[in-house]
Amino acid sequence: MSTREKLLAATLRVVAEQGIAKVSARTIATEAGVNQALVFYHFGSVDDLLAQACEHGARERVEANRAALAEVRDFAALIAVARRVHATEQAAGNVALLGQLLAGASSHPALGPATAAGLELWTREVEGVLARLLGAGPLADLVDVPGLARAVSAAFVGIELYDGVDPVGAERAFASLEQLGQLMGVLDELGPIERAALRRRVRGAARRAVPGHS
Amino acid sequence: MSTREKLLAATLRVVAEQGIAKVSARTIATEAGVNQALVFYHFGSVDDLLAQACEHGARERVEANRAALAEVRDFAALIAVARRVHATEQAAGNVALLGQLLAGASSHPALGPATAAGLELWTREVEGVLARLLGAGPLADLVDVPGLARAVSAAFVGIELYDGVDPVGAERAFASLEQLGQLMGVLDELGPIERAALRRRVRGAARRAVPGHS
DNA sequence: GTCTATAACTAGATAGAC
DNA sequence: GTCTATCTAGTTATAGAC
Repeated sequence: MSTREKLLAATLRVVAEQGIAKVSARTIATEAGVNQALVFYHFGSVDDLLAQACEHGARERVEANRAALAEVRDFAALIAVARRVHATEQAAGNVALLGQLLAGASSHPALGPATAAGLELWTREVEGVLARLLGAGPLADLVDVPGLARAVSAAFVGIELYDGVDPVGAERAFASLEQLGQLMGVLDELGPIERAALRRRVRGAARRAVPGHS
Repeated sequence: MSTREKLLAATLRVVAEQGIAKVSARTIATEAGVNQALVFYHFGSVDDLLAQACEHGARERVEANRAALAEVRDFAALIAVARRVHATEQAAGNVALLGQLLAGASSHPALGPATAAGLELWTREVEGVLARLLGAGPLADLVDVPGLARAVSAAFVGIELYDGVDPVGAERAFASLEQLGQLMGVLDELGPIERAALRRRVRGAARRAVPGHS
């Protein structure tokens, strides 16, 4: 394992275990077991190391979970995968990492684009799953799938951060989403008549709502 | 305005505008226009000031938005309020603040409970609204309202953080939630026969799902 | 309550030996 | 590529004058 790789991996561990505030060239180098000056030799600055570690980590974790997401066939399964990702990735700290970087982006400008790119990797996966789940059902043209995928990804990160300060509350939040997922699943299995009725009602509601949402 | 109050207000401004990483006794004191040593005289430590500012800020913002939430009568209105909170509070940086503190909690242990308490204030408001919206409808006993309120609050914070690195994506996420809210609204206005059918199907789906969700 | 001064530390980053 | 040594600047926190 090269020094470069050691530093990238150590960065992810430090952020996940100790938070963005504890990140420094020294803490990372110590965690990696290398000299502090090598951070600057290999990456130029701590911010650049953070940015590269973020993209590197997100890519790796998305690939590790791609197979599981590919097997999702209904909403209950989607929430089940979310729970598993919550359990395994949280242990590895990879989602909280995105939260840390999302928060850190306001003070380290270089982090913004890298974090957005990292989250985008997750979003694309979620988008694929949602498109598959909704594509055939009656909800397909009632929801903007790419938008929903973004909402789901960002929301997941938020709940992951919440888990850091209130694990019991986060667990309960997840459980309620499981119920909601089942509800969506039922909606998605409606027959053609109910389907048409639902569509009419939603369109009516949309017309009654503030157009262009002000 | 007392020095104490000036410091509390300045803390919120610094976190909101520059992020948790830029927070220090000096930056806060400068923002407040007071001497740096007064942070320690009045609050003992920077962490304690952060914790108190968090609870203080959350309380204030929740109260400022309570009236708007009290008027919510359907899901479309709820999302509309969320959007308004998104717009006004984001400008003031009060929700991103919670995100910053959620992230900061992993390195500043004193911040965890304070942040959880701050988010809890929002959660209770959301819970009240959800209970009112769902209470009469068919979804009432199909969803755990307190759990859903936690999910909604945490998700909102996540999207708010996301907005910091990708405003266009965040806007799109919000728009898709608006569609979802209308869908929920329609579901909630079902007649008694459809209502019973829906309930049967969800119960059936719940039985087929992994019990205890492993 | 507010100020100055300062101690004790940690940060990012670089120069230069090897 | 890797190391030591070092500079500069910023950090928390306290002591003591006012």
